[in-house]
Amino acid sequence: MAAPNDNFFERVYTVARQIPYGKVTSYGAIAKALGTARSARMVGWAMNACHNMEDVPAHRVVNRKGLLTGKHHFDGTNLMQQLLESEGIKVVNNQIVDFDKVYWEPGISV
DNA sequence: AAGGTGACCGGCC
DNA sequence: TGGCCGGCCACCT
Repeated sequence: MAAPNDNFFERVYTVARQIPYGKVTSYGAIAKALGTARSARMVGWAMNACHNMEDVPAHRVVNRKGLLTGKHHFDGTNLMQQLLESEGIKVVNNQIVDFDKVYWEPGISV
C-alpha cells in the first residue's frame, strides 16, 4: 500500500533527489527545507517509505552527526556505506568523514 | 478515536 | 560528540 502521492512524502523525496552527487545532508536539514524542522523524525519516517521510490538516494541522508543511522534499513548492512564511498565520501565506523565538507544544504525552492 | 512508534534534534552534564 | 531527557509531527494498528 502506501500511496506514493502523499504530499508529505513527496516533498521529502523531492528534496532528497536534489542532493548532488558526492554530497550528503541531514534529516533536520531536509525537515527545515520542508518547513517542518521540528518533525525531523517524520523525515526519517518518510525515508522508511522511500523503499517505494527508486530515485530517492536515502544513503545520502544521515543524521546531524554524519552517522549512517539508517543503514540498517537498507538491503544489507554496509550497502549504504558502499554507496557513499562509491561517491567519494569516506565512511568510517558508520560515520561520514569530513561530514561538513560533503554536507549539502537542501532547498525545495529558493 | 486513542495509543504507540519512529532512519531525529536540541539542550544540558 | 559522549550520554540522557523532552519535544514535536505524522503514520500505523
